[in-house]
Amino acid sequence: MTATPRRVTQRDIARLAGVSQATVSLVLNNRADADVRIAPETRDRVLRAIAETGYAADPVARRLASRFNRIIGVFTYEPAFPSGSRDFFHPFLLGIEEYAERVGCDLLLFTSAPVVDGRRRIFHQDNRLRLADGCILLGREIDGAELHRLNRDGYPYVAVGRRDDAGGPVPYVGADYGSAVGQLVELALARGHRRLTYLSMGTTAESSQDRHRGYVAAATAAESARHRPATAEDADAILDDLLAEGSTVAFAEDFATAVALERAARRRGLTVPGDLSLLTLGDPTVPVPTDLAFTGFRIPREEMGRQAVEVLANVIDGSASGLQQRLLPCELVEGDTLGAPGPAVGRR
Amino acid sequence: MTATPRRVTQRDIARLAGVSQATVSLVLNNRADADVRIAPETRDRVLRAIAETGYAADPVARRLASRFNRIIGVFTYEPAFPSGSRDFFHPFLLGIEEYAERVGCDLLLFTSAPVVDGRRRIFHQDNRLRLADGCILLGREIDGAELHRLNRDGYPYVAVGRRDDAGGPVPYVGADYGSAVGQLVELALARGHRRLTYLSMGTTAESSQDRHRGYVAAATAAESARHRPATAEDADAILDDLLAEGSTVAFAEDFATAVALERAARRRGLTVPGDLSLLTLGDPTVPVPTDLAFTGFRIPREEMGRQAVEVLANVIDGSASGLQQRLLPCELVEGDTLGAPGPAVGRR
DNA sequence: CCGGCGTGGTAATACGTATTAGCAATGGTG
DNA sequence: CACCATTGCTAATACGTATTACCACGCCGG
Repeated sequence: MTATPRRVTQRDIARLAGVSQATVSLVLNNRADADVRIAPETRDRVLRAIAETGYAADPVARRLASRFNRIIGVFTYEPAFPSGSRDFFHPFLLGIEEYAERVGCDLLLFTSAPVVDGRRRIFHQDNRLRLADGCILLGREIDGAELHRLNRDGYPYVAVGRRDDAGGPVPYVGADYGSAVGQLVELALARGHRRLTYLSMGTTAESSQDRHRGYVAAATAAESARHRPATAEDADAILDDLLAEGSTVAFAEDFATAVALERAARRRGLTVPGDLSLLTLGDPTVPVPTDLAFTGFRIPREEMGRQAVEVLANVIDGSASGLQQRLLPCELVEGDTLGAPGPAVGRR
Repeated sequence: MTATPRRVTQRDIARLAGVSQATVSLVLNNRADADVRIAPETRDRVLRAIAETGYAADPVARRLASRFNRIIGVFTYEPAFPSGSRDFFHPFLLGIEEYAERVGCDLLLFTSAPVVDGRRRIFHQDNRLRLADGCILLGREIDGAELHRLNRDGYPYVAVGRRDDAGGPVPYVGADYGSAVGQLVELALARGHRRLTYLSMGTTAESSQDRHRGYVAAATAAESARHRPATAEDADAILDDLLAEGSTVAFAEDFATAVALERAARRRGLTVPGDLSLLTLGDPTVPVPTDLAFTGFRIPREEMGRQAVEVLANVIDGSASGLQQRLLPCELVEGDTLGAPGPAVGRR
């Protein structure tokens, strides 16, 4: 269509201003070291030429020559489509974007990473990590082997969510699920509950472990503190189990399970929290329609995103020595699903 | 902390395989032209060395040397924070992301662009457009001067939303507001409405013009087809006006205005659509709480995002000659706010 | 023995910027 | 006047890859 008009380079500016390319570069970078001096009038000539041509440095060449790019990579482990988990990740991205804007960085979403065996891979034939100065990792489960390799290669990164060591400590910004779940347990105990059940999703993700550990640690005072795997589909069986065991409160790791359980209870003429208290352990990972306000806690997702960028910046410039690991407190949510232990039907 | 272990380059591979750097590059790019030949065993040696070291080409150097990057830039005009318009743009981004994933491109969000006079600028001192092969422009109003410059520079881009020419035709993927509004008008006429009012946001954006033109074109059959500027704050004054003029149906360009208007009507004991029909002309640009299902239409935002990437790909490789401009149909939404012309209080 | 041809590879260079060593000119000092 | 310090700038090179012109070699036909 149009013959591409060769783009303006420093050489062009140099010619216009009657100086060398090196001088242009020096002016551009405002270098004022002891051994680099530019006469004010020369500087002006160069700046004028730049203004005239509307020149802007090629960021690619810049990156090749120097070290940094002011680009932060974002790698999302869960395949984005057509999964509804998109909504869960959105708040993280908002936080990341906000902070990136504040520190003047662009954001590179690694949408090109191929999916192998149902999960995205960071490392593959044509991996483009180096486009960014560093990278933020998002996802419920992150492959330990890939973290290993990131550590080995000395590539700056930060995980959103706590991660176990992988060939060295993993920098992360996570949510303090342990404390949050612990507080919920104490809340239940204070209300008089003595028989608790933890409904686990049965994954080995760190986030699951942390929640469960928090439960176990805080529930020592209970008469009975059980746990069992649970999914939304099994709601009826779970309900049977709870009633049989005389549990008066359930802690649902998965939001959808809590919703299904309440619905099952209602079908049988039981009420929440009248007959059964139901606590949720975080925001829904997939959209679940419900008009019930569950008692539980909120994951500080935006703040996690923001701080992830902050930590990544530290890792990149190596300024902050020491461990870059943060756990942020979750906000307790007072809903309508925690009551006193009711006269549960199946209680002995 | 760790002494950065110099990254693996083609030279390293070359040394390992006992060939030259050029050969490595040729193997990597699977070159099989007539005048480029590599013996199969040599090729194997190189590939083995690559596999051993886990080498991956530096995308930055690659971009500098060749032409393309497989990166699509995304420029959002409206400042992202703390504006709630984020939710409005999210669907576009989902579509963009989905299609980018399909064609194996990464996405670069230009979050670093500075805000001047309340709006983001593409062109500034340190503009980083060249990082991407091309760019998608999002935003209600896009500066014509900047489009001019993009055209002049021959930089590949696509606008989401129709745009007037700016030193040449502007490639875009827009929504066909004209037709959609026209259909709504016809719907209202078919229901028996004869006195219409268009509530405009009073902006000069193309999207506003298109809606209004659609209204004017379709409303010729009406007895009275007025229009007036309107904001959510003025709801009461607008209501007075509608009643005074005997309008039985209002077309609200701004969703929030429609919500406010219905609320104002209810406060006065009027019902929608009993006493007044109320049509909306697109999705809310900021979150507005309402449990009313408005009649109106839906902007195909995800699809617009997808097709924007498709068009951009065309523009970049110049394959598609001719105009790259598309208008996508909007989906009519049958809500509860269009009724027959009621016995409006103020009607004469 | 020479010319021509197909094969397999390499050397050189370009891409646009950042950085550093060092040169030329000037002025000041003993 | 010899010497040095300072100032202002440039030449050269590095960054890592892609591309192209060209070279060396062996082989064949005449």
